[in-house]
Amino acid sequence: MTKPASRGVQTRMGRTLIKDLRQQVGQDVKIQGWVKTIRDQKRVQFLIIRDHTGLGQATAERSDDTAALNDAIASLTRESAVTVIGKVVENPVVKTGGVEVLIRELVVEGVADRLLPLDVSGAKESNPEVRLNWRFLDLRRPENLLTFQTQTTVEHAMREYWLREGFLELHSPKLMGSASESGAELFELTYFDRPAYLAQSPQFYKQMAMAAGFDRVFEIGPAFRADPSFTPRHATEFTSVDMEMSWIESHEDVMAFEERWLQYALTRVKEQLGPRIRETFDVDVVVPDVPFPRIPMQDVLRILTARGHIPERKGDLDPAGERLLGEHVAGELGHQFVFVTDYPAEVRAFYHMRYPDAPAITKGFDLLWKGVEVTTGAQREHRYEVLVAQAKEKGLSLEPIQFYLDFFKYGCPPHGGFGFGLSRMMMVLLNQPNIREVTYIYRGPTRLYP
RNA sequence: GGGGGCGUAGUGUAGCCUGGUUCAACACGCCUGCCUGUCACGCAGGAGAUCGCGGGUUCAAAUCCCGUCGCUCCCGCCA
Repeated sequence: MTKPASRGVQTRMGRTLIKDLRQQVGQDVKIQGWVKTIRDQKRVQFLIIRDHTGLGQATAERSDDTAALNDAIASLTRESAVTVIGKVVENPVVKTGGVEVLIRELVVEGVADRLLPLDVSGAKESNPEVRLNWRFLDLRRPENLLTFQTQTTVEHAMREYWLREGFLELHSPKLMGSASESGAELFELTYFDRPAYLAQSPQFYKQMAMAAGFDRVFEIGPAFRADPSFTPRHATEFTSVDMEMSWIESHEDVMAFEERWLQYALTRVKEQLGPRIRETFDVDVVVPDVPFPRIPMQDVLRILTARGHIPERKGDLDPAGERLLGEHVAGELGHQFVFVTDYPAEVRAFYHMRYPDAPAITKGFDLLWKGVEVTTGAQREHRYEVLVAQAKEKGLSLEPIQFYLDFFKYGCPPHGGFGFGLSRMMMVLLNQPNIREVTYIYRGPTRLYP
């Protein structure tokens, strides 16, 4: 068997991606990838090689002259990383693209053990636990590659839209001296000479940028929540997509921005990856019409009651209610998205602005996609006295958040924004049952490895 | 944190309800041999599991009971 080569003529030959083999018929090429299948017959040996662009066949005829090569192929293992050099020939019979590489040289760059801990070929899906333990092997499955290609497209499109609209991209600290939201629990750190915490959200810092006069900002970054949440849509560490914009008239401006922003991102995904997503996940990427439906919470409750569902909590939605509302909106309004507006103050954060003529109702909203909550947003309260009063009303102690309250003492413009769950979007977009499927390396209440 | 389900060879499952004649079956993978080009290659043979862990009931437990650990789903929390 040939050893990995750091010198030699083959390293000077450029690599050909498997998807490009068709254009190289008649040429000598070097392809590099993983051995998906070995079909070793008496006269001919076939390898199916997988790289990130597709599958291709490499073939070697058995003969006395090529005994060394034939032996090397015979002792190959599935999922080994290999370099194959040979001539591309057209062969209409070959199912992987009608071309094959006639192997002249094979280099095993990285051997794989004979017994794999999971089935990379995807014929059968291993247990969730096994797949997470061996995530790097699980990620070799092409649908997982497509998931992260899709996520890259989504993020890129979001940034494109923001930049076009004059936003700045920020990176706020993830180490904090106090909580940034009330509800969720904090990860506490021991390094500092006082309690410190991992950021649950960039909420305070993106608002700080409004007080700083940055006008419009966004951030895509990690958020940490020490919640023992055992659901298919929670993680203790997740990627939060956040934006904040100044000089708005109301939260309607924020919703109007978000729906166009999402429409743009989904347009891009459909253009660039729609057919592959259709083929791989059996999902049609639907570019949503704007405006999205908006339904005040009071009406939502009426709709759910009419459908026989009484939410347990007053003024808020439970997961069953969210699913039901998603079905209602799909059936009655023909839309996958719905903004739920006018949440009662008692179920919203202290910094959500309230209606002047109805102080029990906030200018806060959630966005549901196919019945899954993907966004919470609001116009923020930017008037210092009002904000302090609302914080007190919620029973918060002011000292730890005084630095935040100070943002509003020296001329802060009216503003609003939202937080958006990237993995939740991916989960809904690709119709996956679980956030772990679409998270590169999942972190949960009991998961710290790999 | 509360409630339900699951945990059997490298992988995926069956057997568990109605304990014993199966201390374990099937498929994929693996090993050996064969096979004129395969493409989920095919054919023949073979190895591989003390049935998560601990305890109990019983003459006898993968099968029943208790505990424990892990995973998972529902609820709560939320992105």
